[in-house]
Amino acid sequence: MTIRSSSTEFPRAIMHVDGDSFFVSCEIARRPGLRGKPVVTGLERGIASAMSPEAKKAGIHRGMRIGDMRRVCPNVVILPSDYTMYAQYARRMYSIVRKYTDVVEEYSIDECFADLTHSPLATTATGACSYEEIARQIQADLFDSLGITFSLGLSVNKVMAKVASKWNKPNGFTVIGRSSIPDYLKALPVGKIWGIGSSTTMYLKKLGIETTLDLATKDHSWIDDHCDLPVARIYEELRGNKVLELSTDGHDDYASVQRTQTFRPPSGDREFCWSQLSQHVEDACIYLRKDMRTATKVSFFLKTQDFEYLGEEVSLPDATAEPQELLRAVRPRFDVLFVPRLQYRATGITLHGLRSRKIRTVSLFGDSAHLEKASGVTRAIDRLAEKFGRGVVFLGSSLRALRHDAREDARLHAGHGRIRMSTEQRKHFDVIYLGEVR
DNA sequence: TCTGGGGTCCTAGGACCC
DNA sequence: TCTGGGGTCCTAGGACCC
Repeated sequence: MTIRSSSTEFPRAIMHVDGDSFFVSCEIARRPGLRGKPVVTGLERGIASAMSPEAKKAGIHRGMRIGDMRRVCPNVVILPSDYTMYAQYARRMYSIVRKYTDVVEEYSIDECFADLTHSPLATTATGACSYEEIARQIQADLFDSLGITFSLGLSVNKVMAKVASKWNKPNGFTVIGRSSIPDYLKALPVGKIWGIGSSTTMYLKKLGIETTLDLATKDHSWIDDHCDLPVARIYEELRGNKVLELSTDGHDDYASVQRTQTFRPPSGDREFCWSQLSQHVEDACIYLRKDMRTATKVSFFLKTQDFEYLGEEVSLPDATAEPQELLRAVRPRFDVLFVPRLQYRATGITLHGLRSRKIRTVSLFGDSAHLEKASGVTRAIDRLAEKFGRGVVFLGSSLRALRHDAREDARLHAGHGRIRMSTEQRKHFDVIYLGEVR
């Protein structure tokens, strides 16, 4: 029995797990025939989002366009993203890590944090494993079970675990005990740290801070005088303390729902833009109703060709997940904000102030009779959607947006024999018209 | 990377109240 | 009627993440 992880080196043992080229890895795991080939996902956007190592070697990088990819790598396989499948792999990843500890934060579709400090394997009276041994077991288990490699980082808190997992990719394994932290921060540009973006990087640069160690070796009073709370927390973690907790709630208690879409070409057509918003509201409402939730606020925006945003937030008289209610509240504001001569490239909506439907109340001033009527129609829509798929039935106000989508899909997929339109996309043509919402 | 879609958290400042 | 101090709540907007 060896216990190499002393409690001074690891007051807490926090691990970060990061999927290597996750989307592409999932595709290859499902279709092993793709292994060894240059594979890219992101067809639906027309740009590369994840690349296999072979694709990277061929010179393909994130954001590269389809035409350029084919030019530098004629045999590249370009796949549309299948988020549903990736989410399934993510859930399996979480459950594998949970075999080793209860404290797991599901951070994103291809990442999680885990606290190994109280892992049963570490605390067994006889034959306890070191944290490093446990982490190695987890890495092997993930690969054996999923056929996907993950890069693991083990350190004393979340920020340093992130540094560790990123240190050596793919299939990396990096352990950073408390005393070796400075070795890793010495040459690491401060902008590489999780939570420090371009804006903070520029700000810190003006103050003479270039490397992460420059920041970590400032004294507390300097941090108090020059930095906001998020940076102060990162600073603490860079010094080996643990201030960021793992959030183990899972991700089902989301605080907002957003739907946005960029369309090409840009449009100056008021009703077209409105139909886009209408479609987004419908989508977001379906999502909310599935979870028995309602919203009390909706914000919307129009993005102009010059990437200017016009938008605002509207409070609702009653918490609702009825698209017609939301659209009725938004329409007057939309009409005020919409500037006719401008060209728009995207619209979006966010529903927030979410409530559980159980505590939904109807205010004295809300039109409750109307709400009830809408609920009946919406319930019928949900039943049809459940039976025949989403997009079978939708509001008349969304019609133009859906037609535009269908054309866009046809355009995108033309010339790629492998890619067929999904059943869901084809169903957009089977319209039950419910009338205008204005 | 001239810019896709879906999120979270923090902060400053105004409104309102005592 | 004016003034001061302090608290809470809300909103807009920024910054960051994958």
